[in-house]
Amino acid sequence: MTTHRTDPIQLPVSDAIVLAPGVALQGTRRRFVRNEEVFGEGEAADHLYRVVAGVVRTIRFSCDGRRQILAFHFPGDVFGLEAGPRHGYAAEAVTDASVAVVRRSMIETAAARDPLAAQGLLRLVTSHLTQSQEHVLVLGRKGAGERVAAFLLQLADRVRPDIDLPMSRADIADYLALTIETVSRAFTQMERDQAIDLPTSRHVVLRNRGALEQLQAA
Amino acid sequence: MTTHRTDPIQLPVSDAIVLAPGVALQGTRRRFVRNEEVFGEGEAADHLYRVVAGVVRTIRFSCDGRRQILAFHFPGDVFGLEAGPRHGYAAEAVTDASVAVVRRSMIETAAARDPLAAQGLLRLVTSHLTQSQEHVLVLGRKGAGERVAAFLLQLADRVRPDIDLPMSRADIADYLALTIETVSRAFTQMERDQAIDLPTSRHVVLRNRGALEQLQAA
DNA sequence: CGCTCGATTGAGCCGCGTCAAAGTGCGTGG
DNA sequence: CCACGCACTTTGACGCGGCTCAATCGAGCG
Repeated sequence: MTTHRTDPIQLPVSDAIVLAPGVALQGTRRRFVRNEEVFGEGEAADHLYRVVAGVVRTIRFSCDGRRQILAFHFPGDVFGLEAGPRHGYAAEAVTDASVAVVRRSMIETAAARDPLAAQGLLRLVTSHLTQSQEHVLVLGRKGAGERVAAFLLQLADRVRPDIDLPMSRADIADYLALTIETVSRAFTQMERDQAIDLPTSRHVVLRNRGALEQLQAA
Repeated sequence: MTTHRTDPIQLPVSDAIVLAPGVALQGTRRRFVRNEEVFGEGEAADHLYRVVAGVVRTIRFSCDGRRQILAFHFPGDVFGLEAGPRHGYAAEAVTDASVAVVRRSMIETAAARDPLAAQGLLRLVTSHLTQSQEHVLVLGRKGAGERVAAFLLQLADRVRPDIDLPMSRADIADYLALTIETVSRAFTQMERDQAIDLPTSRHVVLRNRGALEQLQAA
């Protein structure tokens, strides 16, 4: 999970990748329909991507074919950065999405030329690392209810108590390493506890944030 | 887990941090005894560290105080890189350890001056990110036996079928998000299956690598 | 209106955590 | 050198949380 804007009023997100104030790389825009692959695991990693509109997930498959979602990427978020020449994970559109694409070589020359760009790039990857470590902590040390509560709080992040989930129960389950049934039960339980409202399965209203925070506290 | 050398013949590891060929930063050496804290969660993050000898773990605590080990760092590995001004996790010596320390400001000026240094730094963080994502996959999608098998294979990594575990069962458990009992049972089971030998609890001999790899395959 | 896909709910089971009790190795001091 | 103590590991019995399997429900859409 990279940022967590489900803004009804979308910030204007251009199709440039901004590495630092004053350092922006113009990209070409590509559109993807729901569940379309942006890039596949093992493909050459010679582009960098930025979500303009919609939501994108990055995923890996374990040897036996079970899916693990590594992160959800919201408008403004950058994804696709890799150490090696090939992608170690795949990316897919969660919703219809618009994505800005920049050649990796462009990034690299910009970073080589401008220290500020290099610094911005580093900051980007470092923040992804921090988020991945948080993910490890959640999967390692939290129970089912706690994971779902933490997930909702991440999405709500700011004052907004109203969340329009862009992803299915299956996506949530594969992100939190649970089953759809368990996620569903967690939602129902939280509704029963007056912590949230569920007008529809994709629409969550935070009714009692304190209760959620307590629930989340592993 | 950053690298996985349990080399009996330790490579000579100097107390410099090498960001790129030709770009090395001299650090000061500090020694730590077993279980000593290298830095704490929340402390100012104005140093970068490199293991010279011994093993270091980075850890986070969940709200209820349960420990999650994020990574083990072996000689040559760099750790302590952070996005923000403060450490989001702590670091402790697993064994008596010798660590090279470099001021963060030194790193930053080197990266600002030399694009190769910046590139090396980026590569470093990116590889940490890849490893953290692998960790997510293991915790999310593997059962107990599979986790332990994957852990051992990581440690053995090369041809060396002989592993001298530098860490306790408790450390392994907190890295794999299991309990010491479950880790212990996994070891005994693997021994029963002729996959490994356990001359002592800290000494593992890989007897049947194929079996381990099959076990690891979730 | 009926089909289909996603979400919910229930029943039963199993893997791993919990609790408790030995067992093992190592360092220390007598 | 041996005896003791302590920390770590192993092993067993048992319970519970989350997975599996299965049925039902509900919403969007042709």
